[in-house]
Amino acid sequence: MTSSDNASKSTASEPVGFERHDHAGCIASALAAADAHCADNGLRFTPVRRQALEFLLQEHRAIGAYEMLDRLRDAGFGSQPPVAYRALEFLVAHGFAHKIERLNAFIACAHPGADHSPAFMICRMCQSVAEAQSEPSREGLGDMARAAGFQIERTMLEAEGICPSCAEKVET
Amino acid sequence: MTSSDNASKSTASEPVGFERHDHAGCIASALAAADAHCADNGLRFTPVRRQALEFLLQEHRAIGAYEMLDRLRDAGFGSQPPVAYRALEFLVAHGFAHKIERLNAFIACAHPGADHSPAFMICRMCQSVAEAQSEPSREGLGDMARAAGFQIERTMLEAEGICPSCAEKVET
DNA sequence: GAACTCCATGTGATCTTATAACGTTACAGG
DNA sequence: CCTGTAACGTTATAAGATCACATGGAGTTC
Repeated sequence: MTSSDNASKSTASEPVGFERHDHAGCIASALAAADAHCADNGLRFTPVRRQALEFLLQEHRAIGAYEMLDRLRDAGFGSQPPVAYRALEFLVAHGFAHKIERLNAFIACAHPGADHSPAFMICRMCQSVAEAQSEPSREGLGDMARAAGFQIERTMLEAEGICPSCAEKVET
Repeated sequence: MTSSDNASKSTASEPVGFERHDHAGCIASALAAADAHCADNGLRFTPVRRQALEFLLQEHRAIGAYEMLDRLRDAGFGSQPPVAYRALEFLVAHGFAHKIERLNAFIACAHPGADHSPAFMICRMCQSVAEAQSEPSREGLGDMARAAGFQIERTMLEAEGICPSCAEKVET
């Protein structure tokens, strides 16, 4: 884990994304962590994939596949949809990013390395997204799933609402 | 509530969708409940909307907007996408149906009338969908949202996995 | 080092899902 | 009857996602 440098600002169970933080540092460390993880697991962290992750890390906001495609093209990569979709697929498959179903968009993982089922808080005004851990949420659904005989493999928990900074603007 | 006729088979907190039930009855009562709710609240339950809800009720499965459009056209309504999207928007807005973000598809509400934040179990093999109540799930996320100053307005919880009947087939 | 294989990349075409924009119709209230 | 609004219908187009196929590089194997 490379989260040691921002551990002083947020614990693993705190949400990330609505607070200020060392952005350049968080990008660098996340990329380094991805480098390491790929090296350890024999994954090919190719230029497109690395660039795609970097674009995601530059925002705490969900990026659509076509917005990603635009940036990748500008960065000198291919210009067709599969270029973006393949890079994003890789990042999601290996836990470096998540797809926000509600927005049909993608965001860098805020807790890389942790084997988690994430929860997201999506601001409907500024579209910013914060990621939180959601282990406990499985309990409620888990009971019902067991009762119904349903085998849960993956869960998505997405909350829509107003983020702190947009709430301020509204009240003003 | 019009769930009295299937109360013997499932309580309000049990999932619906993976079990047999009085299907004709559940369609009829859901339509009647929608009629009543619209009448009470000054909503216009027009022919397209009613027909759309009926199509949704005929399956315990999520229907894509274009599949809905096909059926509406065959039933004599308009043939362009907005026809389906507007009917579905109405049904979702008033709690008669839900959108399954994971599938970009729609399903009739299994607990009409209840002011709920639903949870869904989606079988990745047969695409069937069961709805469960998820009040408790707010707890886990609610704490984090409060801590972050995020105001939750709506939550969606979708679990992907294998339904009981598909699990049987796999084991066999 | 040649041949082979695997995987990633690039491209064109196509398919699905969703919305914008605009005119027309149905209907309740004055 | 007139008018304002909500609902409907249609055209067009945006946005999201996948298929199919060709190219090319990194390792192997021989």
